[in-house]
Amino acid sequence: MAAAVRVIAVQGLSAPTALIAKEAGISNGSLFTYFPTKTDLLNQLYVGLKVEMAGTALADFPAKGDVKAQLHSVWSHWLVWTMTNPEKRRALTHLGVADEITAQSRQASRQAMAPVADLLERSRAVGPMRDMPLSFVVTLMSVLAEATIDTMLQDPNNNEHYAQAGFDAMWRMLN
Amino acid sequence: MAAAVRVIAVQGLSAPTALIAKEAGISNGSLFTYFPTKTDLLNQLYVGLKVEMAGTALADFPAKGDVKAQLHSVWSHWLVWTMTNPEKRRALTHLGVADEITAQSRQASRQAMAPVADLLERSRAVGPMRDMPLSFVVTLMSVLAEATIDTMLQDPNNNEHYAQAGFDAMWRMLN
Amino acid sequence: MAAAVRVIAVQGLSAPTALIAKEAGISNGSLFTYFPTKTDLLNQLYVGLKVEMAGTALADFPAKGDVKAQLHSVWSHWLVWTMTNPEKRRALTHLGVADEITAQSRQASRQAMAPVADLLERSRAVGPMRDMPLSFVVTLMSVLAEATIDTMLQDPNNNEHYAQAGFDAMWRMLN
Amino acid sequence: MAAAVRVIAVQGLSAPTALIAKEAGISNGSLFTYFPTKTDLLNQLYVGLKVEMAGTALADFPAKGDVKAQLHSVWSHWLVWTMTNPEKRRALTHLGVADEITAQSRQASRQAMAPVADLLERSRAVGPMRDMPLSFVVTLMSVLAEATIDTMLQDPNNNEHYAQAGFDAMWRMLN
DNA sequence: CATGAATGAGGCTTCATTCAT
DNA sequence: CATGAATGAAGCCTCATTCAT
Repeated sequence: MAAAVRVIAVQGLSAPTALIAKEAGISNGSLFTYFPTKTDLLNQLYVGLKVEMAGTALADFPAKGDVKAQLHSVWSHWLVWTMTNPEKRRALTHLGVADEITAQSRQASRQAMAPVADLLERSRAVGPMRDMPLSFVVTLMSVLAEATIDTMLQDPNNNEHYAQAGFDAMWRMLN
Repeated sequence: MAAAVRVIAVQGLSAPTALIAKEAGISNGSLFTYFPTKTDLLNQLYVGLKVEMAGTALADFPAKGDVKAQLHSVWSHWLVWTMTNPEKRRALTHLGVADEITAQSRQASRQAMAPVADLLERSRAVGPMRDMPLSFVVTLMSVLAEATIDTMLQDPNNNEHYAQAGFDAMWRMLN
Repeated sequence: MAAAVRVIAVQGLSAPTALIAKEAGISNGSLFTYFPTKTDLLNQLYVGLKVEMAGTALADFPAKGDVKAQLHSVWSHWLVWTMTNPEKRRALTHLGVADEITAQSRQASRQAMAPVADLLERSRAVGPMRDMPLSFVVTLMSVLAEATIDTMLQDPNNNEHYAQAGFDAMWRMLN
Repeated sequence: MAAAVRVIAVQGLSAPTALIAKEAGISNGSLFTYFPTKTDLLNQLYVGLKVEMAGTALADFPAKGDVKAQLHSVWSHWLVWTMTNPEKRRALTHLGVADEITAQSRQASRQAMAPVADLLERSRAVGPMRDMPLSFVVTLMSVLAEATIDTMLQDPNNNEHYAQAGFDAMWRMLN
């Protein structure tokens, strides 16, 4: 799967299974003893990456802090993970829009992100977003993070500044 | 191109050219008298849709209004276009992340959106977003619109409400 | 046909008919009012070039000279024509080995070369080649001329020398 | 490759890869596990046949004989190989004029023929051909052999006679 | 008679998947 | 369980030829 990440990051979803196998150092056919189908591989990859991402975002979670501090923690960890794993990020970008990803996989990754969703639920409970569906807020955080990362990559000398600005923008939206 | 929109909306970019040709009511080979390459077709489609979208967003532009009114006009028209053209929207979603879309095409569509970008520039000039790159702000508006549309589609009875809430969220971010 | 020569010289026999038409300044379809088929075009081209070549080779024929002088005249004119018409030469090279050229066309061009064949018949009548089929001798002259031309093109400063040397070699073979 | 020889001998270079595969008793796609490209197949075929031909021509080489005897040996073996392998001969004829054959392939086959070229160099060193480029002489031997073979095929009862006559003609040219 | 858009058969090549070893 | 050659369906694209205008 690590090999798949590397190859897909570069070549996109049309990367041949043969190439992934080669990158993994196994043979052509062996890949299909682990994944019955390329679609299966992609789905497992998708869920795996999402779970890892969620896990990282929730690390060091300040259970006793207030909501804003908690959200800030998630935000920071999320950014760090994405900045640290550009290939996983690229792979996820490709996988996120793939038709091959099943509803079940999307559901599974949503579940992994459930704690984050809960946190957002609490964050917006009394603010102007209280009438929007939770999915709207979740999406918002996700794309804000993506856009923030893009900005950080374009101007690598002000990462702290952009990270904070992105978070502030989100917080303004929620409150 | 209309046929391509319909087919790509359903099948994604991997839609066979043969299918697009059939949908257009022309023969397999005829398609290649209009577009030398599938990649060309996709690029023309991408730019065409972006230009159309930008044109619609800027229709009825209240040149004499204040910035907020102008932005609201663009926002509303944008939402209407997207709601009215779900297939074009889906096609654009696929095209937006395609590797086949050239930098030139992206540049062309950015140019079509230039008036919107200018407006956003004015909108955020004195607010908390003043230090972020303009591209960050443009991206935000775009994804906010997308997320708003998604919400409207999920609960079609409160479109007005969501449209306003989405706009307010954006405005909070900018000010 | 002149256009066809130019295009085929560059692209070979796989040159699209559309390209030949364009080079000729006529439309795509008009070509097929003159030649019912690409094969027809190629055959007419083949015969036409061969006839022209034979005609040139036989120009200024010294009817009163001895056999060697006559052969030398043919040889020289042949070389000049080939050197002067590199595109026709290249086209003929391609056409000469094409499967599309019918036996009838080959027969026609052989007929155009009949006077040359007769001359060769007389040239070798009493020499060591007397027992070989005439076609052998004709082929020999042809390829000797080709090889001589190649040499002349490689070292353009000694054309006279090579032309003479080629002729002498042929004469040695015949006598 | 044997299948390719058979098919190309009959159909020329435009023979579909599918036909070659079928003739070889393998599937369409399998062919491309052996040769990445049709062009590659043709090049390998070309070089392979040339090497085989050169090897045959140089078999039983009378290293201790005089130049004429050596040349006669090469000549005879060449003729035998060509007579024995009419399909390979036809394939080579097609391949020899193909645009797909790379300069590298031509160089490789020239190298395989280097011993023959050396022999010709020695054969013509003191004769009237001494001022011609070696390539001229090599070409001549080649086409003389071709023409001789054609003659032998037309009149199969006098092969010995024609083989000798062809050799004598070459020798006359060289001396 | 000229035009050039339309046709569709056919060619080369890719690749997910299978299976005998 | 690993291997990697074999498969053949499917995709993109070319082009000789037709035909309505």
